[in-house]
Formats: sequence, structure tokens, C-alpha cells
Amino acid sequence: MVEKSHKHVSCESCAVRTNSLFAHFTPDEVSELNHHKSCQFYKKNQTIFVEGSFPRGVFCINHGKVKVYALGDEGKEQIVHIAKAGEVIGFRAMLSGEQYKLSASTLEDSNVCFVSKDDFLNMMDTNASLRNSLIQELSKELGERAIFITNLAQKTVRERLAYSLMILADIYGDEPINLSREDLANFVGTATETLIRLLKDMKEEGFIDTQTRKIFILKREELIQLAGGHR
Amino acid sequence: MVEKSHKHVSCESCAVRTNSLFAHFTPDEVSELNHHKSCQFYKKNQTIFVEGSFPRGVFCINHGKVKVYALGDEGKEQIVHIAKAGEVIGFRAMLSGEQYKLSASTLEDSNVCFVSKDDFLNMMDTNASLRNSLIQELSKELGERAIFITNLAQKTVRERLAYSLMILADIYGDEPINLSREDLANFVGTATETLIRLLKDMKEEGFIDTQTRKIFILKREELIQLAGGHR
DNA sequence: CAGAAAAGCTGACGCACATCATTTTTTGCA
DNA sequence: TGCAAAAAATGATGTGCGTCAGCTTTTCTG
Repeated sequence: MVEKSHKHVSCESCAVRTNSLFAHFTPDEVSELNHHKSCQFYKKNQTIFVEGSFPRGVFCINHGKVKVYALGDEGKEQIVHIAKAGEVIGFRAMLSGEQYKLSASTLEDSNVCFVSKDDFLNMMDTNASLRNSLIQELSKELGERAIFITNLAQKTVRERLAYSLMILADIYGDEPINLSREDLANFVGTATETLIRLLKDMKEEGFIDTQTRKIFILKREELIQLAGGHR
Repeated sequence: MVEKSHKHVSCESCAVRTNSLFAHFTPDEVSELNHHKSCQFYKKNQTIFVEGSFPRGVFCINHGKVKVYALGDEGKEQIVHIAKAGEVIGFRAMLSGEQYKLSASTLEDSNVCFVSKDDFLNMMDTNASLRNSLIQELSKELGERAIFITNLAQKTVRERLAYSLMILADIYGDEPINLSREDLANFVGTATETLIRLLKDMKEEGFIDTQTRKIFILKREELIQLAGGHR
């Protein structure tokens, strides 16, 4: 499980850079970024960083998906975010100068690049566009979490599941949603058994279809309704 | 209820500035800030900004306390943050360029200063220390909300109440906690009746004392225990 | 300071969801 | 390809907490 390998990808040719924090970089800045970063291949279910440790830099997902989660008192994961290719993770704790409050691990085989704290902070000093993107990103996530909190506090599990499926559909794009039932339960914030039952209901109602792990959205509009509207 | 009056306070003499976003300003910067800001007095339960509207600037609390909350589908408030004197609120939506996702209103008579969007963004451009404070603040709040989410998903109401009381004790400092039962319930994320019952239990157990609205913490350590440890 | 309105409190009741236990299916690896 | 382990599914059972309804105390306002 600790098996890692390197597989260099250049930032210049990185297809997903265009929707990352680095989207608005000039060619020179991209080349500088490329020079400073390193790449690592992570197999499915490998850990990228762990709650409690100190950040040494940020991680940019070149390929794959990553769950970002907190561990509750009884060791149960609460997934707070699922990051896809193009996203940069791990900057929050680095910027606030704290230990990680969350852990991150891969949901599938992934290629992840690393930029050290010094290099990243240097870029932030000299690059106003990076700063702005970052502030925007922090603000956006902060808003999303406020909604997440309200949903958790006020919606039923069924509504939250519908809501979560909509978020996941965005993340997975054309592909079917592909998560273990446990991960999905930990994203929705419920017990795995409850999640399985509700998923079954929704399948019987024709809202979704499932093939083992894979979930297909069949009735998008109805699910949005169920989720209590889009916010 | 729409009664407002003005009561100018100069930033130079503002005692709470030292723990605000503007803490590290030079005298010149403080004077510039003072020149650009306006002051307003809000009576208890007046609204400062409302979910769905567009931000025109940020609010700096000179005196008083403010609840920041989302409205759930059935109109129930979920309080996400309680801001005290010195805090700046309303910058999240402004920075992400979105509508407010949250509303804010006063919990007690308060004095609140306003800095327009243009002025604030100008300051951000020219003032690196403000930028850094802001990024730190955003990052810190983002971390806090991750914990909030995990607590909501995994802890019992009783545990969350204990946790919330600890947070509120920090906010209220020497004074007793002074919130309506409804607001407290909306902060904990539960029904008002449930909150009242649990509060009664804790009083009988000797953890707290109550005098009408006021709550006194009697056994801090035990409450931290109950909350499932400090995170 | 009186009367109304709002906030606080209490009890009864039901159900959404957690937990535990067991079986079935899928996955991963030798 | 076959077997062990992990994941998924199903059933049975209990309970934490929400909801509703009625009562009491506090607060607000003229």
C-alpha cells in the first residue's frame, strides 16, 4: 500500500491546468511552476496527507479523484470535499499556519503534483492573479460549507443523499458516480446501511440506476426537487 | 425596527481594532481607513445583510454581537457563526463575487462600521498585511467549518451543545452567555424544545447554571469532555 | 404598571435513522 | 481460476430527537 512511483507531467501540457488555481498563469509562470513541482503516482486508497501533521506544500491533482475528510471521535470519516483533476488541495492549513485539520486520500489511481510551501508562498507574493484565484477559491469553499452545514442540520438523509448525488454528478461529469457505499455514506453523513437502503429506494423509484459500485443519474430534475432545490 | 442612528467612532481610538483584520495597519493606513468608513448603530435584532442580495462592502463590528446564519428550506435559521466586536463580516461573498449565501443580524444593540467594496479592494491591492490577514482569516474559518460539519454529522445533540457552549464561552468572555433558546438551538442545530430539555439536564447535573436567558459555565473541563475533547 | 405578545417550558407521541447481526455478492490476490 | 476477505445488502430492533399541543414565565410597549 505504500507503493508509489513517479510519472512526470509537464505543467505546460497539463490539460487540467485551465481550471485550476494556475489557470491564468503566463507561459513564464507556468514554466517556473513546472520547474518547482514534483509528481507522484498514488494508487487507489493511498493517503496524501493526514490530519494533525504539518503542511509542507500543496497538492495539485493531475489525474484522479481525492477525498478530503475529517475523522470523528469514533474514527468514522466525514468527507468534506471530493477533489477532481485540476484542483489544488491542502492549502488551507498551510495558509492558516496550522496543522492539517483534514486528511486526504485517493479514491482511484491518481497522479498528483506537489509544490513546496516556500515555492508556493513565493509565487503568491509575486503573482497577483494567483492570489486572487486563491482568495476566490477560499471564499467559494467557505460559502459551500455554510450550505453543507445547513443541509446537515435541517434536511433528512434522503434529501441530503439527493443533494450529494447532484454534487457528485458534477464531479464525475460524463462518467457514472463511482464510490464505495461507505464513502458515499460518509459524504452524506449517515450510516452505511441507511445509505444502502435509501439508494435502493431511489433505484426502485427510477431516479437512479446502479451497477455494483456505479451510480447513474436517471432523473436529474426530480432529484434536484427532492434535494430541496438548488442553492 | 428600522430605526438606525449614527454614532461615529474613530478607527484610531477603536479599542477592538487590535484583534481585527486591521490590527497590523500603520497609523497612516488607519487614518485612511477611518476616512473611508461610516458608522451605524443597530438595535438588537436588526438585519445587517440578507441572503441573496449583493455585497456592497464589509462590516466591522465596533461593539455588540452579530449572528451570521443561513435560512433552511422551511425558514429555520442555521447559525453558522457568531461575531463579536473586532470582527469583520460579509467579506466572503464580496470576494467570491457572489450573492450573500448568509444573512447577518444583531444579537444585541451594536455599533457597526462599513467599508465600501471599492475602498476595501483598493486597500487589499496596496496593503500586503491586510491581504495576509484576510487569507489567514478565510483559511481559519474554513477549518472551523470542517469541524462544525463533522460534529453535526457524528455527534449527538448533547455533545454538540457542550461543544457550542465552549465556543460561546470564548465569544462572551467574562460575561455570561446571553442568547435566546431559539438562537442557541439554531446554533447547535436542533429543535428549540430539545435544546431546552438538554440545557435543563446540564443544569441539574451542575455543569451550568441559568438565569432566564443567561447561561453560566460551572464545570468547563467536564463540558469539554462531554463535547468529545477539544479539536 | 397592566395587558398582550413573545419566549420559555413540559408532556405525549411517533418515526427516521442508528446499531447489531447475518447473509449474499464482489473484489483482489495467490 | 478459486478462495479468502472486503463490500454490499437485508432484516430485526431500539432510541434520540423532532413535532405538536398546551401551559407558564418573562419581556415589551403604550
